[in-house]
Amino acid sequence: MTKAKPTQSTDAPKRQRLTRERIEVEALALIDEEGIDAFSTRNLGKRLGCEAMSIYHYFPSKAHILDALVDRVLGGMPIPDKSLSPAQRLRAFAHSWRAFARPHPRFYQWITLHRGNSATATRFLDEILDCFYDAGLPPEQATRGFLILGYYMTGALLDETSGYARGPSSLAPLPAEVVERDYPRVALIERVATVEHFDEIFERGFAALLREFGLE
Amino acid sequence: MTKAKPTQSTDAPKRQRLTRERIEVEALALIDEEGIDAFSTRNLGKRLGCEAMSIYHYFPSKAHILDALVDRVLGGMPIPDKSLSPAQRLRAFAHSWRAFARPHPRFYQWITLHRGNSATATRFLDEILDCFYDAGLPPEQATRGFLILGYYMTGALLDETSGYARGPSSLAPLPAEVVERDYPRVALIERVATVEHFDEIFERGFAALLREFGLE
DNA sequence: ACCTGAACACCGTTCAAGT
DNA sequence: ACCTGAACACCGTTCAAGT
Repeated sequence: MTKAKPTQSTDAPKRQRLTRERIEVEALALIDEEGIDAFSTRNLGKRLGCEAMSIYHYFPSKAHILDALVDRVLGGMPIPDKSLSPAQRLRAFAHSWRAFARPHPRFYQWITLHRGNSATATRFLDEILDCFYDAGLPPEQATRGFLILGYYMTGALLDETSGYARGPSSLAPLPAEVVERDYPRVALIERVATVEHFDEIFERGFAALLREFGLE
Repeated sequence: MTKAKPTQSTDAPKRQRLTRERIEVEALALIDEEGIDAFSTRNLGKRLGCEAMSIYHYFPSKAHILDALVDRVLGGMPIPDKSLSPAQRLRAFAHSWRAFARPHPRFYQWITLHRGNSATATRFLDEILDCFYDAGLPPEQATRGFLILGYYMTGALLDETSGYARGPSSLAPLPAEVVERDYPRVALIERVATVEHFDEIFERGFAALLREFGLE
């Protein structure tokens, strides 16, 4: 019933139109692949096939792109079903948050150091707080539980994504063989803090803190 | 017996000689006062009363100054007396680390995201690990304890210095009165997470995790 | 309406030159 | 030995101009 579109470009779309969506997606990819320092309007322009200045037609500044990325990420976070127990819900939040951070370590760093006080972020935080209130904790205790579990969560992810084992190195690192020889206990850290152990290690502290607040 | 120096400039030393020491001290002050983004060789030169390029006579690059600052901070950290119990020593480490981070929040952010793998940093980490070994934990468990307490420590300090309540704001923050009205539980966070409560809140999670590893 | 190009005030760093 | 100044290849962003 509908007319077939007559003129469709036969090969690869050469110069797609810019959209906020395209800019955000490409910005995150740029940060993932080349790091936050390489995220310049000029580099982003190159990836988008336009001049740096074209981006300003969609975002008033580079900072606004990062802001939009935060909301894109937090807004896309799955909210665990309310029928689950508070502890189960918190575990689900932790799981999604970790699942996001791992493939996006450089953006995760950025998001961690900035306030989540946009409308989207506030809504997201309120959902997490709800788990503590739902468990029957009085307001002050619920808030403390939220903070303490949050500390742990933040620190664990930072260490997994960019901490001792993964962050930018010192310019004069102690050579691995010297560490092995003189600081075997430090050398062991790298063998214990591997992807295969992260879940288990994380869970141990997480469970201890949940118990401290009588959840589970 | 020694000859009195004849010509001493009578008033304020106009242009002190540059030293690594002076450069490091002024760099930290610059970061503290104006933030890591304002820490440029040109701004540092202004504070030191020299051209940006003069600094390169003492440090091969800006990154080397930051590296030196990390070692200056970690090297200056007090090592708790070995006669104390492992838990007491860990508490002392936590206390000094927090005491440093609070007046230097912007540099603390930087240090957190980078690897502590210089000679000085490695020695420092080994001292912390020693507490867990000293408590009689087998190597794997000691390492896990070190990691888990470290996660918590890192996250707590980040939140105190630059997290939800203090980090750079979203460009479109939800207005305070809207948060109060629509998200009272989120609004409560700022009233609970204040300097007066930090020690107590921190201690609660810290103690729970120490207990999880049988220390104290 | 959408995109560009020149320009401005910044970066880190190199290099040749001053004292 | 120590410091400087011009220069290069980068930034974010403004503004006037192109289509």
